Amino acid sequence: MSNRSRVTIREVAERVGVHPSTVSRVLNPVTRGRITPEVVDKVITVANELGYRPNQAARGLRTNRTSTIGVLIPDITNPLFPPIIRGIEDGLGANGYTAILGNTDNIVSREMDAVATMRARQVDGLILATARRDDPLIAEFLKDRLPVVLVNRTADADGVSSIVNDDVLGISLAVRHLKELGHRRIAHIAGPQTLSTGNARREGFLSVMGAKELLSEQKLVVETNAFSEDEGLRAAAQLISDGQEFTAIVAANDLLALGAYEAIADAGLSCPGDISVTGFNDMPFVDRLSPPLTTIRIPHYELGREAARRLIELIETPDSPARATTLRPELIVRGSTAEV
Amino acid sequence: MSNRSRVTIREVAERVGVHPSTVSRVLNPVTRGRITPEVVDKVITVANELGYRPNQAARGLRTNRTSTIGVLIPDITNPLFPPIIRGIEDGLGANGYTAILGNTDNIVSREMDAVATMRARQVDGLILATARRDDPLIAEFLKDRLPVVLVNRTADADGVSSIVNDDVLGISLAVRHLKELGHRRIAHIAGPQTLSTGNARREGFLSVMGAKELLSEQKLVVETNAFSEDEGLRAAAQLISDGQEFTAIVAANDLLALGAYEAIADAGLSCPGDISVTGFNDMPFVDRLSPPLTTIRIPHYELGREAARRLIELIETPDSPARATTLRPELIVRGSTAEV
DNA sequence: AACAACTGTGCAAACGATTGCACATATATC
DNA sequence: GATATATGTGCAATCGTTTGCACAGTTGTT
Repeated sequence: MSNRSRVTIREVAERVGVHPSTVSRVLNPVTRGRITPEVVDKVITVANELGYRPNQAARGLRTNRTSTIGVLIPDITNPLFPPIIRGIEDGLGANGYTAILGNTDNIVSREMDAVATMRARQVDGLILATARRDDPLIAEFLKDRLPVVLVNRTADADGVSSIVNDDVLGISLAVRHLKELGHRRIAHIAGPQTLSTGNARREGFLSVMGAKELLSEQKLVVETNAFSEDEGLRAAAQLISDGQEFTAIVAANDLLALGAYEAIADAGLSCPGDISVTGFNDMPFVDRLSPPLTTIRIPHYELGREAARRLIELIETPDSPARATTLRPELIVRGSTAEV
Repeated sequence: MSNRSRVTIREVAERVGVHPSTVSRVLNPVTRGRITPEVVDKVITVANELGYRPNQAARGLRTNRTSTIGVLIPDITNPLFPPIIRGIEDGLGANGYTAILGNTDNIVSREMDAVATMRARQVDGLILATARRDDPLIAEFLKDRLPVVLVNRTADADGVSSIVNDDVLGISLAVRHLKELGHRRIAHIAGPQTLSTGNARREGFLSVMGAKELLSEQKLVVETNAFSEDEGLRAAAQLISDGQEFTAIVAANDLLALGAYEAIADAGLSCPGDISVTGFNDMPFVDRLSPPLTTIRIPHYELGREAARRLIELIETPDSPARATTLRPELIVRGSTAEV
């Protein structure tokens, strides 16, 4: 029987003895009220009996809506993203939408490709976890009135909705924790400044340290050009060999913190004995490192879920205004920070 | 201009001064040869100028093919799966196919739901990373002649294609390594026997140990009902408190090995000092644990990529026979195994 | 020179659902 | 009791592509 989803609305109609349009109206919750309850029952019964499933292609062709969302991420293999994606998919699924994913590896040409495929598939909207601060794609989407929500990273442009972590709060949580432990000279390994996350965390750090003006303190900030272990190692090694005095490092991300672990070990020092380290993200298994990493937990799943909700809102009520939302992170104290 | 992918085949045809069907034929590589080269050029030029993108919904409606594949996974948040997914998506994308994902959390009802949505979206085929050894869904798909490939886990049923790791080889790699280190009494924390992975590894262990018949040795095998840290802890604790003599544990998976780490610490013993431990999977960051985990690396990405290839083959040449393929894993020696 | 076989393109009918409009019947209004 | 309004359902067009068939023009065969 169930030959590759065969049964159509017409067959249901014939079996019930009504017109296909009636079946369509019954199956659409909005128009169901216009049909006699008895007919509604019969149609629903028969539709279930026959295992009717609407053909999305046909529906999409007619309505110009596919209930499909494109999701752009840098790389699903980066443990940061799976919980976000899971949140997005759960949020979309609950409302009858489906996601298609594109990995961009942070490469512009792959990003363009992915967007092209997604648009060919008539996605109803896009969720980007790949935004750079000056992302040209975003302007394009806004111009085409294609609903877009940024997640995890935001962009400088306004007029676009975004759901991101409150990075300034996160950094201030880390700094406050270190200060309570008696640390005064605190260094920062900053992420790429082209990404909102790297930038906001750096700005947050400077402002919380009251160091925005003090150039002297700014020597304790080293920028990296990727959120990677290698870059963290390089930056921390530089801090140490620079001869700067400091007793703690606030890393802009867990991977940078892991790099710092290495640099500290390489220098013959110990963490947290000589230098305390904090991360950012609370990736899986950082609680199993030695020492277990004190870090800032970001509500990744909720970020994704909220992005999905927001996008659906944008799609279904097209003139709802763009909003920038931040979610609150949490300090997770483990073993990589100690009293000075 | 680019108003939400508007331009249709008809507009292209009008601008060129030919019939829409001609444009369609030009755009389809298979039929392109039937059209005069000059016309082909003109159509292609105009199509590019106008930024024409075929409407997948219309195409799908007509051809009954969507170039969309459904991918069922237990949980994207489990670090095992992202590389598989990445491989699948790369493999599909290279051939013009797109994946839609469904997380099942190993819950049958969610699995049914996901399959229902996917079939409603008329997927051309399915890749399952969720198979149980006696999976009822598989029979259904085979009956409906819906192309399916199993990845990572396989099922007992035959007639279905699968791409999985060579688990027996993996286990024998681990056991041989331990034997070379002088271990003789080796225990096994087995995974769920309802999953092909758990089962194959256990069978492999018994056979490599030459213990298939020896009941005495079988006491050194403890089964768990999930590939989780908790279960690993429970199983290892049981082995230890049982008073069995053994100097090494071969865990059926990295998470189980992590649980074993805990149990060993809880018992006041040390790894690898008192007990060596091996894992299976080589999850991210197990090289950063203390001790760094000796484990079996599975070519996850290739597993996914190969599954995508196989599925496309199945779709495009429908009568190609079902094949079960295994890929070779690799032993990664780190710090959790030592001489006895 | 007549006929057969190709070639390149147009024509029109699908695919399955949605939806504005029309129409018959039932109910409300005066 | 006649007219106006509601109500429930049918009719048919439409969304954008693909594709079997038809047909005119060309080339090949004898």
